[in-house]
Amino acid sequence: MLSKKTKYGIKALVYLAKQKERVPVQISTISKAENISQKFLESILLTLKKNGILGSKKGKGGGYYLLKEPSQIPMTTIMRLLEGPIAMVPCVSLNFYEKCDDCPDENACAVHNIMIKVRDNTLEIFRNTTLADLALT
Amino acid sequence: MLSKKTKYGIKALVYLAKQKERVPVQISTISKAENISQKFLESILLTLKKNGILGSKKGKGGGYYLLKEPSQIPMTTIMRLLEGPIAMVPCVSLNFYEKCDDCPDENACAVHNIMIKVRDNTLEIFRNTTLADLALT
DNA sequence: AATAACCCTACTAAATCCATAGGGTAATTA
DNA sequence: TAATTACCCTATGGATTTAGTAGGGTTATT
Repeated sequence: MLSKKTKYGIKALVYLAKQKERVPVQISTISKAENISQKFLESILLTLKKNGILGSKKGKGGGYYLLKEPSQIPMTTIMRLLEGPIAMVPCVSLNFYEKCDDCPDENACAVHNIMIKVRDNTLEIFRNTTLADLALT
Repeated sequence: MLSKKTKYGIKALVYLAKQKERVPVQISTISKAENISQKFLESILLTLKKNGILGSKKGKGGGYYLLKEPSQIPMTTIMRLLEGPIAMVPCVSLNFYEKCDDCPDENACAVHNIMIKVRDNTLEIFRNTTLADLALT
């Protein structure tokens, strides 16, 4: 299940992507528009900033804004940043790999093998979907 | 992320599917073979039994066994039973639908729409994969 | 009657999630 | 330079889920 953090993060990014001009938008504006707790959203936007997705400007007329074109921000990036691994099991994760305690041999593990399929499929969707696509709806 | 419950459940089912004859297999046998806590496995097999996947036999020579042919048990069934919804957000789940508090209009929600895609894709894999396929590896 | 195996309930340590609260700091603008 | 606006940071906590553990009860075979 997707965490609210990820969900809210995506919604906020889409909101920013939909702006005609790349001017800073205040947290309070987004939080009201998308029904998100302002403080919670604050922490989400902060991590997006720290990871190079968003820029921010302080003071009057300040806020957050996208650093790149929406079409240059794929879902994979957003998901990994906010949600973590895309794979359903750590032993199948490309970016967050971990060995299973209980498995002596990954290649012989049925769970492992089917989850690779699922991962590849999901990955393909996320790779081919950018913020620009999300902003169309 | 897949819960251990689901992972262990699948492993146990695959173990049973791999048996040449459909004779009861004891919990202790499976738990040793797959490195699963026996008591935990017990509860998992119980739910699989209560939901018509497994049969059981008590007393000496007892144990659990598959009620259907492995080829007749799709991953969708197993996943929904053990893990719950296959969708990443409740508002996109076919079997566990729930409305989002924060969304006034689902069709206008970017998260909703991409998660439908992911769900359909994952579903397709799970639908076309049966226990028999898993038991091949 | 003994044995082997299933069945059931309750509890819990740890982790994660979704915030809330409160204040500090920095950059604008007037 | 003072006021304002908005970002930045820390700490805390209730709720829920996870992954078991513990312990005993019941039932079906042999």
